[in-house]
Formats: sequence, structure tokens, C-alpha cells
Amino acid sequence: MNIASNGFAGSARDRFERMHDEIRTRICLLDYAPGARLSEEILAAEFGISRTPLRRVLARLESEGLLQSVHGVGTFVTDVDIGELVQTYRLRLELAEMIGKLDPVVPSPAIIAEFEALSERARALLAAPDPRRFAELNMEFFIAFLGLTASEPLREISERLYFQTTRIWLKSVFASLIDLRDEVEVFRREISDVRRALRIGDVHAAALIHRAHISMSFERMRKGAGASR
Amino acid sequence: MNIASNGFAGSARDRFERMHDEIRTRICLLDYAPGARLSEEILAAEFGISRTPLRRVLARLESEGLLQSVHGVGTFVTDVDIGELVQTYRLRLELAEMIGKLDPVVPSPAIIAEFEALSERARALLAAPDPRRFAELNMEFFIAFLGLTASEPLREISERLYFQTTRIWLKSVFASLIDLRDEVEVFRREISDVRRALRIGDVHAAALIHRAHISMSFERMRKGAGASR
DNA sequence: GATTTTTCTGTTGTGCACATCATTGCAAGC
DNA sequence: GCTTGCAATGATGTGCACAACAGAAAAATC
Repeated sequence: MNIASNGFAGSARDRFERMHDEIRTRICLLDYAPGARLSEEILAAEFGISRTPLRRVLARLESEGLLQSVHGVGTFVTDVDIGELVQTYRLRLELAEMIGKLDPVVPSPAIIAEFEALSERARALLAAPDPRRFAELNMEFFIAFLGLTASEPLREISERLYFQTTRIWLKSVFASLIDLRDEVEVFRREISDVRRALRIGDVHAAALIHRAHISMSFERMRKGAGASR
Repeated sequence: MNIASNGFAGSARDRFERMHDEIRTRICLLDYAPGARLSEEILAAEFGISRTPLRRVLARLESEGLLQSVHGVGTFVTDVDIGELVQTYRLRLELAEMIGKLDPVVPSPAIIAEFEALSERARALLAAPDPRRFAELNMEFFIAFLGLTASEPLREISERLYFQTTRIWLKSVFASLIDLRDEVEVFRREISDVRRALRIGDVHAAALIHRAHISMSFERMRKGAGASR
């Protein structure tokens, strides 16, 4: 670990991270859909700061592939064509499995409890499916899943690719190209299976289950997108 | 591909990338050693611009883990302790092999010629070992190696991890903790072996060779660092 | 003499005014 | 009526002055 791991998170650095996470979440949850234009001025006003520090946040999001600024035109949420999406998903599959092989942690009771809670929420969601709630839960599940490896670089990269791709997949769900109820049911089973694997301490199995679900959900999206033409 | 893939690279975006690559190279080649302080003002003057656009470059390098800015103190080249280095290297090993499995390209005559040229330069370097030249050649080889996969996300991530770790390894070489001549000889054989694999179109074999060399070079560094205590 | 306080210096962070750029709509010319 | 040039508009990019901050040196105090 480097400098600036002070207990008191430097308020400037802290604010940067909060704004970054907030905007990133909005992009991932499709509050800002692909192609949408973000106004620096409006966003700066919303966060109560000047454009300068906000631009730093936007630049970071641009480096993460979520935004693209064009001089004289605007800052736009990126869209991803099916070609790069395939490549990114293929890489995500490998990385997902790696979470179970590269520095896996032994699932503590706290971790297991976390997945129990997620599982319960997924069950509740099944009773009243809601795309937005589904997106949120999916994101929280993924973040929790990253906690299964102690490899910080692997976590970083996986997170990055998650935010790049999942929003595109969610777009299909939001547009009802994929049946929400089916998707929630599959998701509930995924969490349930992962939870069972973790109960017996088999992180690798959990990772394989997750990998399989990423693969299948992507295939469902391709089929859905194909059927919509 | 997104917007801004115009033939005429926007001069602003182009300049950004040139400065970014330049500073990144300096960091990787240890012109700016870990722990060194970079002056925004001096760098801005050198590139003939104001601090504002330069800060954007530095922010990018910070997001790539090569720099760290501390308010009121300075901007420093990051150092990496052995713990995170182990984790990053383990990930790099997997990614290196993946280059041969995920969208490998069929080696064109141009690509093979590129490796031939690199091989020749390595042989020349052996006659007159020079740490700086060695570092440059190593970097060029790696960039060429990335060309063996068509997976853009894999390339990006691999490149990122390369720049994060290699400079630390090179530090050992520059400090003569590792014998330069031996290292150059091993490197020459690596290129030679990779070239032979590519000649028969076996990218996966080339990737395995590269993976093996990354693994071994890291081990040599650990031994060297251990012996120096 | 040691310690505490204060001042001073140099750095990154922020706000603001302006430059630069791309788009759009309008008007002049053909 | 169509095309072309151009001005107006609104966006991001840049430069500059200043604020916030950390560290070190100096001075005051005990």
C-alpha cells in the first residue's frame, strides 16, 4: 500500500471517489444510457463544485471506457458494439474463473452471511420483478463476489470490465428484449448455487458457477438482440 | 470503435497521447525512478503548455498506478512493495498465456519480420550490454508481443500491468542486483524461441514461452533482491 | 537548552474567464 | 429552389490567479 492510506480520507480525494462512484453507478444502472450527453456545468452544479475538479472525474471515467469527451460537442456515455462486447466478455469469463484460483480467500462467516442476504433479496425480487432493483442487486452481487479473491489487481480489472459490459447487457433487459422474470429467476439460482459452494468453502466452484452464468447470460442477450431484428 | 477515430488525430487528443506515452516511457525506463518527484510546472514548461492539460496527463498516469499526487507535497512515481508485485505478476502470467488463446492472430510475414529484427537487435546488444538499451528493447518486444492477440481489452490490460511491474524488475537490473549480461542472454533466447514458434504459426506456444520467461525473470529478481540483504 | 509555536516556502487543488472547436440555422448568391 | 458561405451558439479545452495544504525553518517561550 502507498501513501494516503490515512485513516482520515483526505476530503478532496474522498470527494473525488464519491463523485466517481456515483456517476459510474448512474451509467451502469442506465440513468445515463449509452449515447446520452452529460453536461459538465450541470453536473458540477449538482455536486456543488466548479467544472475543474468534475472534469477530473470525467477524465477518469473516460480512461475507464465509460465516457468520451469530444471538443466542442459534448461528453457522451459510450456505447459498445457487439464486436468488442464479445471480446470483452470472453476475457471476463477467464477472469471470473481466475477469482477462484488466484489468491482465493477462505469464506468467512461474514462473507457467507453477505451472500445469504443477497440470496434473500433475490428471492424477494422474484415476487415483484423490477429492472432497476435487479440491476442494483446484480451490481452488489458482483462487488461481493470480487471479495472472494485477495488479488487486488484482479479485483480492479474485473470491476473495470464489469462496468464496461454489464450496462449493455442491462440495456437488453430494460428494453424487454430479455424477459425480466426469467433473468431474475436465473440470477436467484446463481446466487443460491454460489452460496452453497461457499458454505463448503469451495471458492473455485463458486467461480466456475459465476463464469457459467456470465457466459449464459451473454448468450441469452445475443439471442434476444438477434430476435429483435 | 467509437467516435474520434478520424484519420486526422485531433491535435489535442494526439498531444495528450504523446505526452502520456513519453512520461510513461520515462517512468518505465527509470528516467523517473520510483519515489522521484515530478514537478508539474517544469514538465508543463518542457512540453510548452500550461499546467492544466498536463495535469490531465498526470491524472491518467495516476489512474494507471504509476503516479500519486499528494496535495501540498508533490507528485511522485509510485513504488511497489514485493507483496503487491507478487500478486500482479501472478496475474500477468495468466494474461500472458491468454494472449495465445484469446483471439490469437495468424502471424503475418510483417509480424515475423518484426520479431526477426528484434532478435537481431538482441544479439547485437549481447555484444555490448547496456541497461538502458536492454530496457528499451524489452519494452518494444512486449509491445510487439501484444500484437499477437486481436483482443483489444486483453492488450490494454496486459500493457497496463506491464508498465506497473517491469520498471520494478528493471530497477534490480539497473542496480546490478541481477547480472545484466545473463539477463540479456536469457532475453535473446526468449525472442529467438518466440520467433521460432511464430515461424510455424504457433502463437499459443509463443505465449507459453513468454509466460515461462516472465515467471523465471521474476524468480531471479526475488533471489537477487533476497541476496542483496 | 529544549520545546513549542509561528512563519515561510513550495506544491497540488480550485474557480473563473477566455480560447478553440463543431454544429446549426439563416441568409446571400446562383 | 438549391447550394454555399457565414455568423451565432453552446460545448469542451486552456491559461492564469489564487486557495488549501504540508513540511521545514525560524523564532519565541519556558
